[in-house]
Amino acid sequence: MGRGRSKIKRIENPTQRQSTFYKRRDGLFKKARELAVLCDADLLLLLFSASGKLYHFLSPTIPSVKEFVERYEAATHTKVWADIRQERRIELEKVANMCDLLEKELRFMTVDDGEQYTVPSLEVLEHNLEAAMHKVRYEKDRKIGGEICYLQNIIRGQQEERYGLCDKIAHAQTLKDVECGSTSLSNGLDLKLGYN
Amino acid sequence: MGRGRSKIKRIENPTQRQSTFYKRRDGLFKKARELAVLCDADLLLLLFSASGKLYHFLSPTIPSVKEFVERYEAATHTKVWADIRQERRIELEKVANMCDLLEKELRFMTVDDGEQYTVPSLEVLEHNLEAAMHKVRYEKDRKIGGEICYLQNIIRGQQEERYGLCDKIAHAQTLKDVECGSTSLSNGLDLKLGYN
DNA sequence: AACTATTTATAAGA
DNA sequence: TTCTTATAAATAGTT
Repeated sequence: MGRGRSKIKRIENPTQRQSTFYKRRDGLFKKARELAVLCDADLLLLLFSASGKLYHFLSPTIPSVKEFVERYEAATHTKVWADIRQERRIELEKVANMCDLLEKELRFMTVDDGEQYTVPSLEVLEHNLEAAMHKVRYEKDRKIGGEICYLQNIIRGQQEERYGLCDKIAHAQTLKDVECGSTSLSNGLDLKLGYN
Repeated sequence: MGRGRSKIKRIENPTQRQSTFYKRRDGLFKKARELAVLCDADLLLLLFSASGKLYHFLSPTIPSVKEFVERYEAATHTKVWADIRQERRIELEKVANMCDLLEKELRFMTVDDGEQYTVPSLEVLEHNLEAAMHKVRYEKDRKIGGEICYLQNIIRGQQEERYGLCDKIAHAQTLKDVECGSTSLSNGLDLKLGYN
């Protein structure tokens, strides 16, 4: 229609392509609406322009895209979404099962009253708990031992510092004594150093 | 177009409606294809006739209905299926988190070497393990006690049964003696009962 | 399905 | 974009 064009080929001129897009888009939607009304048909039309803008038409009898695609699915048996749902369900079940297992194990470990134990299983549990307890006590002792060691080191450090100070003071005293012995011109004040 | 018609209203004559459907359907699909090619657009057209027959067109650049609807979803944020997926995702995350928590707790309980413990947490753990151990030992004793009781009951039952039998035999013996004493018309056979 | 009288869509230009 | 208009296309009614 219009003056010219007969070959259906991509329009290279962007301005012209855009203009044609608007016109033909409107025409297509109009025709779609007319077909739906005149012939009592249901239709869905989703259209993306080259620039990614979306236009869509859904015949008035159809409430949603979702329902329409479901109908399409049913008609073609192509399972558009079923696989995704199936995958998710399986994944969820796997994790839930793991969760159940862990919970059960934990309930067993903490000797929940709701659990039913047999004598042999209680003996296994007792053994495991004893082993765990030994580990815990060993770990505790090790940690406490480490802390004691750390504190002892601090104490030792402080003592050494103290001895160092004492030595310095003693040395200072010695110097003073020597000084007093060589000259009697001192100011007459004696330095008293108290050792505790 | 054509000679006449201006009101777009449902065509009541079924023959005419069917004829119009075919013609306009072909026209619509042609226009759809042309738009896709001329303007480099992507489009999906799903059409159900009044009788339920499906016709569809998908522009050649699009590989499947599924992907196209996903694109539509992304573009509109109308969440065609997203709500379902979202729900599933949340559900899955919740279960996975629970799983992680349980696993961690269990690893802690079993005093895994990979875990880092502080002295206070070791003391808590030790306390819990002691409590669990007491429970286990109590439960074991209870069970063993119960089994002993059960066995004792069996023994007692057997003893009582034995005594009952002894009594019956004694009683039978008494009756026999009385019988022998009152009548000498017995068949001449003596009942012998052996006590073990 | 094929034919055509008409209506409608639209390409090019403003 | 939008309008205009010349012209191509679509199609209603008919066969």
